[in-house]
Amino acid sequence: MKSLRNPKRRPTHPGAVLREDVLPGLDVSQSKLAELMGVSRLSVSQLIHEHRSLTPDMAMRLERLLGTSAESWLRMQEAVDLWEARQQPEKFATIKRLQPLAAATA
Amino acid sequence: MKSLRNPKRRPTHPGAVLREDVLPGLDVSQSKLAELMGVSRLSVSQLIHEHRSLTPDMAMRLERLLGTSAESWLRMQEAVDLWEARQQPEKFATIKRLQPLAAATA
DNA sequence: TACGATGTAATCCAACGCATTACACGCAAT
DNA sequence: ATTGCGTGTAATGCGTTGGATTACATCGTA
Repeated sequence: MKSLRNPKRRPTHPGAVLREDVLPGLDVSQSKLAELMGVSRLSVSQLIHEHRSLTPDMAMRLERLLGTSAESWLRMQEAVDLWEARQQPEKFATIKRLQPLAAATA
Repeated sequence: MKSLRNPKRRPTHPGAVLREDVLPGLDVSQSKLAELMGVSRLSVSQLIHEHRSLTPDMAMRLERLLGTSAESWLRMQEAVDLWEARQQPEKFATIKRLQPLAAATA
């Protein structure tokens, strides 16, 4: 079986959660949501289409509006960011593992 | 007693961990560390003094060099970012809690 | 004294989030 | 068909920020 957290697949973007799980359960348009969050309509649109990252600021706004923890939103973005970074192993390939100083050998 | 995660106190900056917990256990200077990580000396210095955030890129470099997970590094930064955001409640004060659509009442 | 390590300021550049404005399209109500 | 709302998206301008480079001052030690 596949591991629950398949390292191959791109983690879910917080915008996708907002688009697929949250918005459908609310009786508001994107425009209205943006207004309630105190941001531009563009910001919401870009976010739910995963065209920009979810910032700490947006995480706080979602927390306020929906009662969902800002931490959970940010964690999703963090997962995406790291996945993206791991997609370019060449960038870090030259970094070799450094051995820690041996602790005082009793 | 105080909660283990006191919400009042600023969470530890990843740079502080690097400075206080990691560096002392390594037999390398800051300059050497920067070189091994493939970044400038300034980047390490700024990070260690908490003058800049720990980016996904730096998290990956630390993971490669030290074997510590990039996730753990980023999570520390995320905690700081959120704490900072929560320090300005005025910014989000106008955002009122939105009631979710009542699910189909059977 | 000379050198290495370090803190820091000054520049320059690239990336990115965000607001605003504008345009196009689709769809529903009139 | 016409009007209007909701929405996707491109174009601009702006401010912030990470990062490299260069330079200077300080400190400690060989």
